[in-house]
Amino acid sequence: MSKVVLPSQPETTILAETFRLLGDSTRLRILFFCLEAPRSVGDIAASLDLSQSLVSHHLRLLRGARLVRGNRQAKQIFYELADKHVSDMLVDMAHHVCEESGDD
Amino acid sequence: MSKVVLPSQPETTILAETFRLLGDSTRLRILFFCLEAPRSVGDIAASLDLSQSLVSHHLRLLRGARLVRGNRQAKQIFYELADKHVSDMLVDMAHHVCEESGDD
DNA sequence: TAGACATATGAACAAGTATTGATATGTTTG
DNA sequence: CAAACATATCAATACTTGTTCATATGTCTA
Repeated sequence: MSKVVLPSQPETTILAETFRLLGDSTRLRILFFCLEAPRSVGDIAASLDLSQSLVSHHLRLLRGARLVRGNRQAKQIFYELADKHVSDMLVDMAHHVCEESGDD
Repeated sequence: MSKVVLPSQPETTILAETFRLLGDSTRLRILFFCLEAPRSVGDIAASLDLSQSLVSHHLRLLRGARLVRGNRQAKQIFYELADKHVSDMLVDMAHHVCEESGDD
């Protein structure tokens, strides 16, 4: 039941770009870190032991794909996941990986 | 509620590798094509206008990550998604992309 | 305004990877 | 066994991309 619809070409491209962005350990770590609470760039860099520059570069990509969103608070900018879609998906995928069950 | 758990380092690696594999349009097209029904390598190549070699290379990667599974049927090998986890996730993500709703 | 602090950007390099073309392995049929 | 068909592998190339270092932009305080 519930016929599956093939994504159109532009949809496939967007989907692939989203997955590609998620397909990097550094970015994933940043995302999961910001999943718990909004984090400043400096906090991300320090906590994850990454250079400030690298974090900023990755945040730019994540921002561009609307995966995260930043709010300026005086000098610092706090980043959080863009919406519930993104966070839910991340949590779901993490569960899938943890389970690693073959149900066939 | 429902506290979110940060994935451990090996889990993050596996997760990133999975996402990275999904982050390529060609592989996504192959996956969605095999989502509808088990497909032979030749069928995939012809239908998606890809070289047989390229399809085989990609299938090897997808096989390695247990995203697809192949069954030999005489000369041909029919590939299908490895399990319901994978197909559900693909369908879910496709929906997310199609919706593109900001719910905040 | 100057200086300190926080983040962003630009250029350059190294490493990874998608794609191609040629060839090898494996399977069936004559 | 040989020829034909289907898939897999190997080597080489072009391209993408993660990371670093240096520098620029933006923000607050003395």
